[in-house]
Amino acid sequence: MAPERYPQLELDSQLCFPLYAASRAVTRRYADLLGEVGLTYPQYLALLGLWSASAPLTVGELGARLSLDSGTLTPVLKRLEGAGWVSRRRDPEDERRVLVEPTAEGWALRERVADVPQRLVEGMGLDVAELVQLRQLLDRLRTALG
Amino acid sequence: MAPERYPQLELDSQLCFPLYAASRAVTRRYADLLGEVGLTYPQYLALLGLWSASAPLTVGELGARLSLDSGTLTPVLKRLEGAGWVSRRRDPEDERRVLVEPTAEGWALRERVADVPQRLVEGMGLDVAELVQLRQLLDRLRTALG
DNA sequence: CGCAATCATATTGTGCACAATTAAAAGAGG
DNA sequence: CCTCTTTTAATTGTGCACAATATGATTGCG
Repeated sequence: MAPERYPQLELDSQLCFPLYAASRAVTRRYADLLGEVGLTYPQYLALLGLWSASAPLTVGELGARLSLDSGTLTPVLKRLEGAGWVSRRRDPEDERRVLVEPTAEGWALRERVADVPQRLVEGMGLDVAELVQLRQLLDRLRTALG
Repeated sequence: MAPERYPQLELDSQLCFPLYAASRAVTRRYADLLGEVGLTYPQYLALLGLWSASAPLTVGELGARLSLDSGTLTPVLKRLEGAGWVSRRRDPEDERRVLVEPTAEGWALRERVADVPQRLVEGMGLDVAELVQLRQLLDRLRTALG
């Protein structure tokens, strides 16, 4: 039963655990900052996707940007709708689709969270070059895994 | 409302989304591989922690290694217990504590997942040096965020 | 046209994450 | 001893993630 017979199964020796733990740590930090305006982290990501679009997005389009399916997005969007930050309506030209876009309040919220990325980066302990490098490695990882 | 007025709020321009998306992509890949033996990814992580220990761990000790609290770990460990892979018992010397350790079947499971890390790395599209670098950056990030 | 196949979203069920609360046990001081 | 505080898990409640399924709308094809 000696653990040293399976060095590849040590928690920190592979990539999975550091990635999982770092992701949760960042999410927790975001939750602290976003709690001030009443947003969760996935709700914030959904708004980032909607803010970046020049027109209303369908649930499927937003899901493609976030790699999230309707089972996750539908309740997130309904909570954002309930809070008054997004509107949801069936596309009159294709009743299968639901068009989502920020409300006026949702657009205004963007200003209130504009400083969140900078505040987060300040606590990360990495310089700009390292952040860029980390992002590139993560993007390649995500692309490779489909 | 021009999106270009908030470049720091673009999905891919900050670190949070690539990290979040990459972590979910890796978890999905693990789920594929671990589904063969009937494990979820958090269950696998809990077993990694227990396999590395030379003696039974308390819930708190395992939680410290995984950065997970009892609200998450207790149901995970109960499901592992229900599947016959770990045992849970109160510490006779301190009845507040619950001692957790793999059963014989739980130890045997280690051999069946021994090739999972290698199989995962093969689909990542990164060479060994890049994996080491990525892990180091993630560890520093996690340390900095507490 | 009729209708089977496809598509877009919603719903259901399971399993995390995590904050907040509860409850029981152990230690500390008087 | 006997409370008061601390420690340790479990429980409760909310909100994701995601697979599987259901529902309804659209498209193609004969």
